[in-house]
Amino acid sequence: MINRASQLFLPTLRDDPADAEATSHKLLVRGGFVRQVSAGLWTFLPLGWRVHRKVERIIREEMDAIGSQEMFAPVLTPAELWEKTGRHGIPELFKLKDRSGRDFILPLSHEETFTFHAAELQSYKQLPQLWYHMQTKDRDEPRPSGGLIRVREFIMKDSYSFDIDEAGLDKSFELNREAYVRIFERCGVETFAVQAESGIMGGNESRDFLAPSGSGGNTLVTCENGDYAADLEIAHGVPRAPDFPPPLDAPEEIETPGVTTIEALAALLSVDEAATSKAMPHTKSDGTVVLALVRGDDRLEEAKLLAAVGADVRPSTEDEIRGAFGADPGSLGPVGFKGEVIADETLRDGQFVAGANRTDWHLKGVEQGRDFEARFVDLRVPKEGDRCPNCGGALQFQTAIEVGHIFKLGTKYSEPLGARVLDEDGNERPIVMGSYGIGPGRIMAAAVEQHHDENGIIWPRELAPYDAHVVALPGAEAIAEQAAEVLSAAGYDVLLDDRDARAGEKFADADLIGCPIRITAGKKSLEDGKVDFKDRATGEESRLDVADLGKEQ
RNA sequence: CGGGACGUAGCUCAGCCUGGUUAGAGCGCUGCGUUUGGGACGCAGAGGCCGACAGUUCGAAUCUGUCCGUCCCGACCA
Repeated sequence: MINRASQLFLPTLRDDPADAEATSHKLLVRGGFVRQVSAGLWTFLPLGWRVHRKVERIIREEMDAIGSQEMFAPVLTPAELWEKTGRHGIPELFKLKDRSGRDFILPLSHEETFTFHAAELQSYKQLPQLWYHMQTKDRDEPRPSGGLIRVREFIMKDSYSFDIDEAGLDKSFELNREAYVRIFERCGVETFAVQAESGIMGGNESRDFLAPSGSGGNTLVTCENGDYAADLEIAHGVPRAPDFPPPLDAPEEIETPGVTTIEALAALLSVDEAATSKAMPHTKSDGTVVLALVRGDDRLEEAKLLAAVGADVRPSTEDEIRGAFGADPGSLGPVGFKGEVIADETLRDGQFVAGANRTDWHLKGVEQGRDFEARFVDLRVPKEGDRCPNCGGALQFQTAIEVGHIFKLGTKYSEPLGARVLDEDGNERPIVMGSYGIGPGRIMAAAVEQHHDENGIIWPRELAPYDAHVVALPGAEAIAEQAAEVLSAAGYDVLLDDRDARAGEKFADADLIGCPIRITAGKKSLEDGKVDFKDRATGEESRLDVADLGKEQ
């Protein structure tokens, strides 16, 4: 197949767009792959759509290979379905009405719709089932950003598995996990499958596929020895040991006028920040106050606290704090506090400085067990310098794009939507479900983030908009045509640059667009009746006979 | 939702602080000519409701207010 640049809508740009920050955003816009319509809303131009479809094709092949069945569900969805599962209140959900006032939503995933269809299943004999579709999703993102990285409307491949029990789900989950690994491999995108937060999907277990990149909404934590990978939100790190002062037999009160920060406290007492504790009171949805306690040099991970508390929490207001502690923020601590104390693991051993629950006073030598009781969990945000929880190796942090996310949902959707089947014993049981999402647009962005140089994109072979970019220079149009024909006959998709433009311009566009190989026909190669070959990734060049094209490259 | 920045030609930007007749540059675009292996050159052109509205003023791209839009940081986030 041959496309001619002279007839394509391929608006390449010389300058970076002013509103772009992420590399993939800049290059996809400059290369004429995508254009923004509004914040988080993008049109895929002809080349961008070709790449998108190549990603889709890979996904389809791998889904079909594990026996997943493709179908197609509507975007517009009656609100009742989402009311039944309790997801109607999600703030990101676009809501609308039809002319008679009936409520609809634009879904951000299709659990409800697919479970609605699964309700038609009747017997365990019909299970397992694995269904998928590729469909538009809408999310009223508070802050779209990074080009294709975070958008308000996008196409997602989402799959749903239906099993009779947990063991079946485990199998379906594993099947999909393996398929995902193959998909990312074929797309040339390096990913890490990590334990992740389940977010608004709910469910028991989930695994996130994170692609390291220059930009992105997630932080990937990995061990230098390769035995640990996690999303920062749930990652564990082992921090350095504190430099403790000599222990005390009992806590000692010390006046700390006007000292409300850890830095000031540590400086005033000449003590290691890591030997202090930080009290962060939170209020549960039922109004009770719990105290989250982390080491002075650490930050609290709200998501971990949320999981530990098992209820909605928010930072307490100053009034609530005074009510519960009898002191101002800045002088709070666990000693004497009547509510629950949830402390980070790092505070288990040693004596720490803590607030005295008396404004402008702190306590030295506070020790858990002796001076207060607490429940110990991991609450801190890992940071640079932490060691691996498995092997003690150095942890590394890098920004990443979440390109896929798979969940064990259990019966979270099948129960409320009445998707039940009869088991072998004739008992009605809710179907055990999993869901598996992947974003082709994000895969494109991640591929560009991972494969580019100062001149443009270097597409992985399976994603490139064309397999070969043939550049026709003046006087060599005929041989360029011939080269394109030969490549096309060999099964290559070819972009033939037949525009009336200067050589430099064509080369610059070819580098920017990033097809794996470039074939140039011009005066130089014409002398011996050949064409010039250039590998986009390596820069390697050679002169070839037209007849040999498409054979070895 | 909190903080910040920006909005002038298709793109990237100057002009605004210190208001003054016809609003500029580079790139891109059209025509003609010369050029032609890494974004050429000359000549001639087209292209703007200066984000919107309201105010101040004899006069507003420029000052004030409100709104809208876009981006960045945070909150949030399949």
